[in-house]
Amino acid sequence: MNEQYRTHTCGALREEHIGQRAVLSGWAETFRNHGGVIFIDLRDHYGVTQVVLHDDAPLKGITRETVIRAEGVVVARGEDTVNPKLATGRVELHADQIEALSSAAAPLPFEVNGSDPVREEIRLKYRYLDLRGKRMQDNLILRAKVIERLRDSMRGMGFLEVQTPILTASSPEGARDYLVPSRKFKGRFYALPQAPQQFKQLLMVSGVDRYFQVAPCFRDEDARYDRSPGEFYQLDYEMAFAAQDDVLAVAELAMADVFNAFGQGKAVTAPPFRRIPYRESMLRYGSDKPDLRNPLEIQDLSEFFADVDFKPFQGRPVRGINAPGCAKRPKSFFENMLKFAEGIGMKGLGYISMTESGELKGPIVKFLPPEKQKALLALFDMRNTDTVFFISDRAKLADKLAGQIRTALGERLGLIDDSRFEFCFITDFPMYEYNEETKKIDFSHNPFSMPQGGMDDLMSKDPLDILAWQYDLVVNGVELSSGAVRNHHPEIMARAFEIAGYTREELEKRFGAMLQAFQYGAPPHAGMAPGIDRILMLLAGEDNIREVTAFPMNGSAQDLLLGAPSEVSEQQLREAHIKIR
RNA sequence: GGCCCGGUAGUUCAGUUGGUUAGAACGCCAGCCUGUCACGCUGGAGGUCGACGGUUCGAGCCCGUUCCGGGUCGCCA
Repeated sequence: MNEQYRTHTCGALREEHIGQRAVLSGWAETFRNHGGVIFIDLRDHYGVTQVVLHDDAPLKGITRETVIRAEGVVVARGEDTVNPKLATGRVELHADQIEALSSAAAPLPFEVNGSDPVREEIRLKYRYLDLRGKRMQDNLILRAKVIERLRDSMRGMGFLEVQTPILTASSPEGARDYLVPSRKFKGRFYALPQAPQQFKQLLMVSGVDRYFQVAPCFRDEDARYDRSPGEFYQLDYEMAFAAQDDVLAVAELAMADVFNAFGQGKAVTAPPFRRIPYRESMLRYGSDKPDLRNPLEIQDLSEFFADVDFKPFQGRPVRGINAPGCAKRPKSFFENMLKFAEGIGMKGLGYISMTESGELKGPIVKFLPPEKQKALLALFDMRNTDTVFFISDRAKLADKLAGQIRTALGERLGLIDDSRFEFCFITDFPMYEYNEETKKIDFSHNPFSMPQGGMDDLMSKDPLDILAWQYDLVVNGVELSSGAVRNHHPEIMARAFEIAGYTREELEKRFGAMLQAFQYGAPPHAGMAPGIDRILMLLAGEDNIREVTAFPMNGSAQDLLLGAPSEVSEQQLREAHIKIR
């Protein structure tokens, strides 16, 4: 502590300091001038202390957010003037010297710690002011602690942190790359890594047994509330001589630990987390990232409706969701659900309610013969005041729409318990999917994943039936991570890529280094990479990923504070061999 | 890139059917006030209603174009 500026921080003074002289420095958050006695809330990173003055002359021209040095005596507050909201609230500094170290222009673009929410564009432009507020300081601190805890967890489990390059080669699969022109090699480019995927696999070949990294990842894709544009961080890890269960066990321990430590007392799923196969998840929850706090489940009614004469459902998959007690809701609830359904592209939303007296009512009842009505009751174990909603659409869409209806019902019926973190793994993703546009078979996720059944399945099965050792980590409907057992056999990899339409030559050209490495002894390996920003968003209770990032870009991938992306000088362009058209 | 919502004082917002001088709260400035802690009271300043064009006797409000922001779909192996 440099005593020229301060002997204590603004969060430090307690009753034990009463009678001592002290120097504090910080930002003046508010002035309360009573004429003859003036109170200043002096704030720094550590807290707020009330400074008391009996002469307002030194405050001439001093405005809020001015950096002030205050020197004086620590005094006990009277019992009736203690402020229980402050950690320092039992004392105050009676200042006899006040000095402005750095003045602040007035008016401020917005009030620090103000009560009104401020437009994000302005907060980002003046992020240094925004970050002064308690909420942002807390988020910065939380971020540091969470990352520290995750590192401790990984080290404790024997993982070695290794840095991998930021300037690297463009990877032809996946998201759009950020490119960096080479000065020395005209017309060539570095790319920022979308993930350290190839490097971490090479580390496995290098004999590193358990690798991890708090890894920056760069993807040139549009932003979402839970997706930063440009850059984000992952807890990237990879394990040699490991299979799926080993990777999931590490994730369970690390996540349960950090969520228990910083989850604000919310209940956290105890390991082992549920494993839900992809197809089951799509059917029961209509999503590959189900929110398990929502108790509603989807049932497949395609067969049930096969012999029912109701045109809209004919020849299409049908899904049903029983919403308990929903029949008690007013008519407007159903009208709003219908509106929501239309908003997500559904033609309608059928439902059947059981009234309090046990009658079935609703727009679809008349299409069901009595024995079908009975069967429906049994299928859903329907009770008085329950409502079953029906969703039907093209095969590709039915599950997804049912999932959106499930979520909307859960939210609108208040069924989602906000005091829990419900983790699960989604496993057994399909290796391939059919691309309607190109009429070709594509990798559905990571092309480096090991197909279940290995070479045998690749040779004998319909590609669309082949599953991959590919898994996601999901909590409360948020996808935290993808991961996979990697394909470490050059031959199996060649065949896997062949199915997706790549020749051996293309594969060599694109992933030559990895293929070659795998020819010199590659251990079986697997890994995953939970997104740190999303973990923080959940732990901080924020509904936007930018709130847990110190200097985020806006949704259009612009840094409003420093002005990136920016134009560069002619000379810089020349050196990079770039001509702007 | 498509679609939806928004842009009015430094900030957050209101603004009726298109009609006089565009309002409020907080902030800012000045003054008063010796125990407040979101202090209080009095007064004051502060606006190209995102921009451009159109309709109209008259536009913050209606129409068109455009810029910016948020959300969403595409995209994110």
